[in-house]
Amino acid sequence: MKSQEISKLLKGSGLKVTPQRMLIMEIISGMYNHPTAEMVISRVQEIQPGISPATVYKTLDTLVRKKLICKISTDDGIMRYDPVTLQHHHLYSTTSGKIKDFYDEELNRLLREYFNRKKIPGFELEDFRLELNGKFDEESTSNYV
Amino acid sequence: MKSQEISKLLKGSGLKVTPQRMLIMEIISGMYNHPTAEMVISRVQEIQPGISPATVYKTLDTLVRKKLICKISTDDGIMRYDPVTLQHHHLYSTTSGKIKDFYDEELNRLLREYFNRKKIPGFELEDFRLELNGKFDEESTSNYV
DNA sequence: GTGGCTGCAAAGCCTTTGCAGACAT
DNA sequence: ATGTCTGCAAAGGCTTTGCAGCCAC
Repeated sequence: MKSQEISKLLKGSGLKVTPQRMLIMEIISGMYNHPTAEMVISRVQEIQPGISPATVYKTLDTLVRKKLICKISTDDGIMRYDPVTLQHHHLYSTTSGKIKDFYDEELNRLLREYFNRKKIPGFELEDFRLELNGKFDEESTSNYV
Repeated sequence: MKSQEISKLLKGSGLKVTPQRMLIMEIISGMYNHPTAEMVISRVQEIQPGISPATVYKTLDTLVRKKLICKISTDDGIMRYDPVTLQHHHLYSTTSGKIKDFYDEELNRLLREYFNRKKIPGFELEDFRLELNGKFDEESTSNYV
């Protein structure tokens, strides 16, 4: 993402454009591996030592609140961050803990249609995300199928 | 769940049947609110003071590993436990953090069919779960739609 | 009898908080 | 100028670990 875009996004959300925020946004928008806060912190500090972990946490929190990034949780209890706000799903590896994004407009349409047709009693659906568990091909060392 | 059932489940997984495990299984199978570890601990200690939190954590972990219960994570980073192993989905309240189970065999069938038809490249799907975000009706205080 | 399980306490880890000083606007 | 943001350090909260003793088998 270009600096200009980022700065516009920040301003558009009523946030001050600080070097720390710019850097964090740049980093997250360039990492497609769903970094943990810790990963962001160490990347940040590689580039600009002296930025406080607390600042990164606070910034991530702010960005999530402003919906510029999103936060996902895995079963290890560590939060991960995701640059993309487009509706998409996640592929979770059951063996390595890796996560990948999964886009599938056909699937989105299918689900939206389904829930339009069949309301969930007592619940007003706003958004959904599919959690797909399995193995990535490169991990299939054991062929016990 | 009856004690006999639980004891059979434990044995069947190669676990020793201890009073602590019996109690924890009983508690979780009777709590349909997706308790956190802490909730299980305090319930446990109401009934039998002196059981260590560490034991509860270890037991929960063991039970998850043996697939007698399952572990879900929310965006607050606190793990929750779920007695049910049947395939089902979760309704998350975006306002209160409440979680409810959502069963829908039609939906399961729809998704299974979809993924049978359309494989995900580079990924061997084992299991899926839908994360449904929204509001429960009793929470709709603000009608800002 | 023996290996697994429990309890205790301490430590670990990720994350949040409070506050003073700095900075974007 | 001012209200927000940063950095530091400390605390907080959830969870794990190590080890001695105990218990189910």
